[in-house]
Amino acid sequence: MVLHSGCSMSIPATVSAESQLPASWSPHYNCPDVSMVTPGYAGRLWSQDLHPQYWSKYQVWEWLQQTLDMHQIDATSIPFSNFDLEGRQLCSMTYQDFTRLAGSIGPILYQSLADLKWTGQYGSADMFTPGDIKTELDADLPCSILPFKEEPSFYSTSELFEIKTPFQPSAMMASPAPSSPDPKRSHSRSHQVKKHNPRGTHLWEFIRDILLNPERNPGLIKWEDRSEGVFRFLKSEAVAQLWGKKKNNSSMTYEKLSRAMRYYYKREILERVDGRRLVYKFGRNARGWRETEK
DNA sequence: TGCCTATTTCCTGTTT
DNA sequence: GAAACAGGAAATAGGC
Repeated sequence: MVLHSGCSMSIPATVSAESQLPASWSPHYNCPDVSMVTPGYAGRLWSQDLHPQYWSKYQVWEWLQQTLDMHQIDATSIPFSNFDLEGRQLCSMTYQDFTRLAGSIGPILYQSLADLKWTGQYGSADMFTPGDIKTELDADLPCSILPFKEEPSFYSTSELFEIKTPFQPSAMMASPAPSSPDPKRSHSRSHQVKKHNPRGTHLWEFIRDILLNPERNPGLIKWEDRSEGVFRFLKSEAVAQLWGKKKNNSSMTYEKLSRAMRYYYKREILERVDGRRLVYKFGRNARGWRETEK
């Protein structure tokens, strides 16, 4: 493998995937409707019949471009020539290799590939469910293999938003179809992906992902009744600030966040839990939180 | 350009 | 009295 030492990275090392980088794409490739979904979901879109080990150079590029797109990273930030590799070579790369070839984007690529390699998401799309992803990662992936593990900052948004990506398959169904009988919404599946999730992760998905990643963001929200989907905010303002940080909104408060949460009642993404403060419950239209959701 | 969705912001009143 | 809840109304922003 040829490792280029002179990577022309234009993104500083401190930039994370959540940064507001321009989402410009290289003109030769139009990403399918995956721009608003996450690596976990998109992992089944590219080369879904193949383990990354067996990808061609073209498939490696496909993966690379889609991963960058999903993280809203300018494709020109990475010298694609560094990834003129076949899947077998790609899979043999270490975390350091990715960092060397892609700079600050390397960890993101490393994690994305790790998801595909270790969670088996290259398999049949029908086999993919949010529950699968959650339980597989929780059960099968020791935190030690996660590239950001060495930065256990309590409210580290880089961890929350970068490492959690395998937990976001439901971004594709962010606006639950059962509650949307409006025929105007009856677009194709791919259209719905963008139409209903125009700004990335929804609030309820953000909350869900915190719940599914307690080891990385402990003490923010906890399950009250895991099987029933009941959870409680432990540090409501901290969650609100984290949400605000994700949305680049420094004035976010729990009051505002909770208003958005209440709108989910009508859509049955959340259910009311009467008489208990800071307690919410996932509704029938929330996806991906159940342990046994397959 | 207008519409749609998903918030965000502000507000008043109520409950704990 | 403070914090949280409830929900109306309008504004905002990104995608189509």
